[in-house]
Amino acid sequence: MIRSGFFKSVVALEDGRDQVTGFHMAGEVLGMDGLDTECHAADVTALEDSEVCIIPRARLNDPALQRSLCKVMSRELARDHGVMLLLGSMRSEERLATFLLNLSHRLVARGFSAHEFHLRMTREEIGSYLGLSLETVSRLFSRFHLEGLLCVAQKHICIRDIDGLRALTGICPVIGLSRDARNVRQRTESRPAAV
Amino acid sequence: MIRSGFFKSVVALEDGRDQVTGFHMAGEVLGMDGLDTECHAADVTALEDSEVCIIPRARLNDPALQRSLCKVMSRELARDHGVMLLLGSMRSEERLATFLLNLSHRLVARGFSAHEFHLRMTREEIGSYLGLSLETVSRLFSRFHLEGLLCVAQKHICIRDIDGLRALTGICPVIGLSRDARNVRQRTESRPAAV
DNA sequence: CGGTAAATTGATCTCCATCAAAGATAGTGG
DNA sequence: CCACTATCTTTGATGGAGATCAATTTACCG
Repeated sequence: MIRSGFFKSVVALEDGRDQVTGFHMAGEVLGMDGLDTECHAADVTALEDSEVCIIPRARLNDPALQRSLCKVMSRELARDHGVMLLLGSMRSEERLATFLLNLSHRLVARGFSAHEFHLRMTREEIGSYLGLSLETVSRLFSRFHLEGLLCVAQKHICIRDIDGLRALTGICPVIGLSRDARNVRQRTESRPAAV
Repeated sequence: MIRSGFFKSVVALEDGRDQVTGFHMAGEVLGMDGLDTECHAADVTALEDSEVCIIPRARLNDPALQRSLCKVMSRELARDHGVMLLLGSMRSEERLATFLLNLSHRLVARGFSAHEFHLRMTREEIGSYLGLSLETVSRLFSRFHLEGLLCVAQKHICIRDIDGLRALTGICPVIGLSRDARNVRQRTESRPAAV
């Protein structure tokens, strides 16, 4: 569990390609994939001086700990689904806007400023996380700067127009019926699923 | 928990866009996102007649059940990270090949044929899951057919050259050091992280 | 058999990756 | 203290993979 600092996790393919699957900050728990296999799919790297709290494998039998780990994992599942949606159906500008808003949100929750912060990761790492090239990320930062959405100086970011950023995104994953829910219902009516 | 049948889960954005985040079959557990919030990010739909086993919320306090749910969720986290890698850094042909191999693998584990099966979902649903348009999926099926990798007749699929398919993929997520692990180590040497 | 949803195939376009080169920054060693 | 070097960033030019638009064709179900 992260006490302080900032981390990235990376999943690799055999051929050398890899992808950043997440950025993590204080309070989050690392390495919950492969809790059963004892084998982790991701490498985790600290992006600044950091402190962690190690949870011994033996303590995993503690029911209280298990209950909270369950909750943490379920939240992470929901988060990952949001990222899948981002990677699968958003355009580049939406991806970066979503990313920045999410970052801002998490920093606020930890008592930092909502609109001014220091990026711990490189453009390449952001790009990897968002499924974009580092050049595209850089160009987007420049464009957002020009459009008055952000003030960008290297890794120092200042959000100038948070509503403008929100307008770029499809807002965020929402709970409720999906677009084709109506079709699906017709379908299950015609072929009723014995659930 | 799925007793029999086939499901998809879908995450939606407010603006109407949505994305299939997974296909699920017998033995898998649904709805583990939002285990804490009581609020699920995804809608789940049966794609054929199916049977499920409902787990009452009250039983979530049972430590034995919690232990197994933890394991199930950790596996799902690893799976989702694989999908993120697929969405973020694979080309269309790799995505479809990976998808088919994964499907085959899971069917074998349930006692079905490894190389012959019936797709329960439409091209559009496959495309949504893989971050591709339905036309691209259709074209890929046609190409794979021409190249002798598959025998495609609508939703009936027959894998003719499984090694050929494997060759198209970056094989699969692998455990170990990521490509830039060496750089990262230099970096942590120069700025040692107090972990 | 009609009517509807799904699949196929073609033509065109666009967003973003890639290639390339020049600046900026920070850490290193003389 | 400053030049040196490696890494990171920015910006431009070009090309291509896949989206989109459009038109049939095929399968499916009442």
